[in-house]
Formats: sequence, structure tokens, C-alpha cells
Amino acid sequence: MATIYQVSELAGVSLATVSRVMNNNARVSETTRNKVLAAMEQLGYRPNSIAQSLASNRSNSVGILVSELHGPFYGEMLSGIENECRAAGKHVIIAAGHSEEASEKDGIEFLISRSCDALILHVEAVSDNYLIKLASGNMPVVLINRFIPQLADNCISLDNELGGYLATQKLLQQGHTQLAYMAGPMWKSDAKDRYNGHLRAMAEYGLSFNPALLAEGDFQDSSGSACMQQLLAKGIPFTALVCANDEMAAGAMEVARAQGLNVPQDLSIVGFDNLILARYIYPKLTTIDYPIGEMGRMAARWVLKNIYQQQALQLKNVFQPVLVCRDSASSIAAG
Amino acid sequence: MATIYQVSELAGVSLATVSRVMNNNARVSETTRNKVLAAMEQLGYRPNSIAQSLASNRSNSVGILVSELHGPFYGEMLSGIENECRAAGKHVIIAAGHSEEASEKDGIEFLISRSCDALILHVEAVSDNYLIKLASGNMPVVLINRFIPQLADNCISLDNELGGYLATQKLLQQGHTQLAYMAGPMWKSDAKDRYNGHLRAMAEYGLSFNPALLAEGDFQDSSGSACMQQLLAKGIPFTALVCANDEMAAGAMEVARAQGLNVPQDLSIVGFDNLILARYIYPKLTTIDYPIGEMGRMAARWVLKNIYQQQALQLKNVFQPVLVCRDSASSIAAG
DNA sequence: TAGTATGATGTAAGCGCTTTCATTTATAGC
DNA sequence: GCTATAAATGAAAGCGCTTACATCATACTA
Repeated sequence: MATIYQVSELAGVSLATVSRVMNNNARVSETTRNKVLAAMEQLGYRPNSIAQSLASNRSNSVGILVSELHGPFYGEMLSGIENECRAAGKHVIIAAGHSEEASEKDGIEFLISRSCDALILHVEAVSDNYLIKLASGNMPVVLINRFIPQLADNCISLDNELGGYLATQKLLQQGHTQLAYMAGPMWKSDAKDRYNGHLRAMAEYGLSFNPALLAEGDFQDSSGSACMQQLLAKGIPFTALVCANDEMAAGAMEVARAQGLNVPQDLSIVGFDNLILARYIYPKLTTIDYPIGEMGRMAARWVLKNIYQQQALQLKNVFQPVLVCRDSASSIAAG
Repeated sequence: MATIYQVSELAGVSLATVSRVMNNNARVSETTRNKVLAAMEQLGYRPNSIAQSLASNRSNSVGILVSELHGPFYGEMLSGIENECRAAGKHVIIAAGHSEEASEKDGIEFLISRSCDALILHVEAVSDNYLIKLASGNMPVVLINRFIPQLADNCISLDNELGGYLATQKLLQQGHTQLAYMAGPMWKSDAKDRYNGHLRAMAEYGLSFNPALLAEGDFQDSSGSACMQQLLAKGIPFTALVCANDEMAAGAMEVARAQGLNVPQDLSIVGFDNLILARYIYPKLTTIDYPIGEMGRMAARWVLKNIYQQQALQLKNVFQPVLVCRDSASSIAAG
């Protein structure tokens, strides 16, 4: 691999000049610039980004921590971030946190040690305090899907409470009065917020929620199945089920079908997230859209604006979820 | 951030010694090592990996190029690679190639310029020659889901032809004789191989394939729907459909249902890949398992063994696909 | 025309590490 | 106790860049 030194030699200029044309901000005369460019071309020169980083103390890469690399949710998010960064000539370094505190911290440490210029974090297990402390250091941090009041500007989040409200409201509007709720792990803030939204809608419609119709799962489809079994086993009738995410909804739907319940005729189901799979399952899932790709893109923009001085960008911190009506929920009269 | 210099000062030793204890291969006395370790601890020292890379010419990171960051297939693959690398203390740098030649080349260049120690590529658009030339340079390369005879050792691939064969064989065993085939883009080698496997099975059962019952899609579910429309519009009867991947199968199934065809009673469908969604769609999809996660893991192992000298690892280059029977294909007699 | 901005380029000192080679110190042999 | 050998440590030269700061040429001011 050719180095800057060889380029400078071939072009008959100094290292500094070559460096200047690379970072094309400094004033270099047109003729010199062309000479250098030609030399680079001829040598097939590519700057060594490691050396650049060391010297400039900027790595042009942003660190991303997600819980998992697989799964429709994170994929969409990564894709959004990567697209936006790539277009701006920045790069991404990705680590997985597996929703465990130690692993998340470890991932963050790793990203820091790779000299990322900023971090985009989707963390679930570390505490607010840890994040506040982290953000108070000199590593810029943006959080996705988490809202911490002290770090409000650094948070790109969804109004999960509203989402939970909308899901339930839809069913209430359709005339359902006996609703079950399948929650995510309540220690996760999004799971809790969604549940709160549910309660708010219920209250607004003058209904009291029967705690026996609450099941807490872990956001996986298998737990959706398990929770559904539990719910049905209780023998308390319900005509509608709100699930805290699509995957659990899919698991629940499967069990419902196996037990001879028709969706939506016998049971209306609403999910949350609007994953790709919501379109694939049968009947197609009515759900709450979680614009995670767009939010990833926004997190990237936050970094571009605040760290890489792309002033023109417009930022938006809180996204509003939207109801997506498909076939899994229907009016009780029509059912 | 503390530097090695401050550690050496605090420990009362030279830079070199600190460096030695970090790369704990050199001979350092037990007492000195402990002094240094204590100093590191006290300062909260973390080595600057950029500087390490520059000095050692190794970055301890492996570059990965996938077509897309989202989608169930790549997610699984990335996850497999990341897990394996992380466990070995290596890290991944990820870029997307978007199935376009220019973009793939660009991504590869980027990874090279980031001083990756090796590259794991899932490329579709670049030519065999390009890859052969690339591999002949000094950047180690391993290819996933692609087989190039000259690079056989560097390829981790699936026997796609066998997969195509198995899918079709299953339907033939079930008594179907009128089969349609929905192919992927024929310029992609996996699409072609799968189709060839189909033809082989047909031939083996003494059936000639009716070219009118071949549709070529693009591996997306929307094209599965479109192809299904085309196939049905021709008015040529068929009782079974082999799809070159699950997503197209899902699209096709949707159209079939919309047209009043029951799956599998009126039409048996077999997919390919065994994505998560295969379990979600209704009826559950009979398909060919593509162990992409395992293959990603194997690619990572290839790198660990060949580049990072973990000699003990066992490698396997070609994976065999396996039929996964679910509910979307049934015997013609029973139908 | 000397005096001074101003623009273009060069010089050289790092960035935080690794690694070779030289030097010092401990261990052993006799 | 003195040398021969091995083990532990230090000194210093980079790795390929960026970036003050210095220098030089040119253009402009009065």
C-alpha cells in the first residue's frame, strides 16, 4: 500500500500538502492539487484510516450498540443508521449488548476504545445513572428508544405510552369491553410505558382493568404462546387482546388458532412494532407502527449535526407511533 | 484517558515493559507484572486500539460485507459472526454492499482502508475474477454463500443445488406431477443452483419441466406475489409450487389465498431458507433450512484459525441443506 | 518602493503504541 | 569468586498520518 510519503515524492511536494488536499479544506493551489491528485491516482493511494485517526484524534466512525444483531427490529435500526452515516462518509462499528448489564458496559467500553467519535446506544440493562455519567464525559452519546429527562436532548424515543393508548383505544372503539393485556418485561421502560397507555385508554372509557387478564412475557413469540395459554386457562372471557409487541402477538395468535378461536371473529388482537412479520402472519396483524428505521436515521443525523458539524440538519427527538389497521382486530358487532 | 506513558511512570517501569504485560507474551517478572497491572487498574487505563493497530499493523478487527443490514437472513449471519469473533476478542466492522457492483467494491475498499485483518464477504454483484484477484493480494478473504473453484478453501457455501433437489423431491414423493417453479434472479449463482437442483429432481422422476411454469422473481415477497399472479394467469394447472426462497413463498401464498386456493389442499408450497417468518406464516412453511448463522460462525472460525492462529478449530466449507417439513406441502392423495 | 497582508508550501513535532536491539541484572557452573 | 548464559528491562526508532508554526513568494497599500 502506498503511503502519503510516496505520493508526496511522486508529486514533488511535501507531506503536509498531500495531507491538505486529502482533507480538502486548506488552501492549496489548483495546479498543486492536480499534481497530487494525479500522483494518488497513479499509485492507487488510499489513506490509512488508522493513522489518520491516531493523528487527528477523530476516527470518522460512530459506535453502535444494539441488543442483538439479528431480529427484524435491530436490523431495521442498524440499516437506518448505516445508510445515513455512509452517505456522509462516516462509518459504523457495531457491538451487541444482549440486554445484559455487563455485556452492555463491555460493548460500550469496546466502542470507546475503538476511538469512535460518538456512540449510538440501544441499551436496556444499564442504569440511567450510568448513562448520565457516561454522557457527562467527553464521548457524545445518543440513546435510542429510551428517555432520560436529564439527557432529553440526547434521546431519540418513541412515545410508547401513546402507542399503548392507541392500540387499546382502537379496540375500545370497536366496542370491546373485555380486554386482556400481554405485557413485555416490566423492568423495561418501553414495556411499562405501553402498559400505562393501555391503562389510560381503559380509564378513559370508564373500564376498570382486571389484573387477572394481565400476563407478562419477555417479548419473544414463545412467551406470547405461553402467556396466551395462561390467559385462556383462567376461564375469564375476553374478546380482545393487546400485545406489547408483534412477536408475542404472533405466538398468541398461534395458540388461539390451535384452541379453535378465530381471529378476529372470536378474538381481536393488536400488536406493537409493525415488524415485517406483521404483514406475513395470518390474519395480517393490526399493530402500532414503530418507525425504528427512521429513528435510527435520526440518531445518525444527531451525530452528524452535533459531532460532524452538519448544521443544516433538522432533528426530532420524540416520535409518535401510529396505528396500522390490518385484519386481526374487528368490531365486536361485526365479529 | 490515561496513556501507556502514565502507566509506566506510575509503575516505575519503561513503556516497553507496560506494552509487554499488555501483550502478555513476553517475559516479564511476576512482581513487575503486578506493579504494572496495579498501575493500570488505578488509572483506569484502556489501551488505545487505534495506536495499537498503527504500531502493530494488526487491527484485531474483521471486516464484514453483507448485502443489507436488515432482513432476517443477514441478521442471522451477522449475529453468528459477531458472536464468534467477540468471544475471541476480535471485533467486526460492517458495511453494506446493496447487491450492486460499485457499492460492493466500495465497501470492500472501505474495509481494507480500515485495516481489517481479514474480510468476510457476502457479495453478489462482483465478478469471480475480481474476487480471485482480491484474494491473491495480502488481505485474507473468506466468501459466504458463494463457491469459486479457485478459491475453494476460502468459501463457506451451501449446496444450493442439493437444496433445490430436496425441495422438489419432497413434492414428487408426495405424488405431485404438475410443478411450478419460482426462481430468484438467475444471475445470482444461488438462484441458478437451486433451480438446477429442481430440474435434476424432475428428471430423476421422469418428468419434463414445462418452461411456462417457470417464473423469475427477485427474492422479495412482492415479486413472489407478482410471479404467482403470472403463473395463475397462464391457466396451466399445477398442484405444487417450489419457491427459491421463503419470502417469495410468502408472497405467493398470499396471492393463492386471495384467489381462493387453499394451501396445501389445493396447492402445496415449499420455500427455501427457513427464515423466522417461515414459522409465522400460515400455514407454516415447509422449507429448506439454510444454516446461515452457523455458516457465519464458521466463516469467523476460518479467520480465527488462519489469521489469528487458533489452530485447534475445525473447519467445514460446504454445508448441506436439510428439508424442514411443516404444513404448507401435503400429499396429493390427501389433498 | 518599502512595508505589510495574504496565500501557498514546507518543517517537524507529535498521536499512543509495538518491537528491535542494547543493556542490565539474576542464575548457574566450575 | 569469576565468567558464561539466560532472563528482565530500557532506549529509541518507527507505524502513516495531522497540524501548529515557520518560511517564502506574491499582491496590495500608501
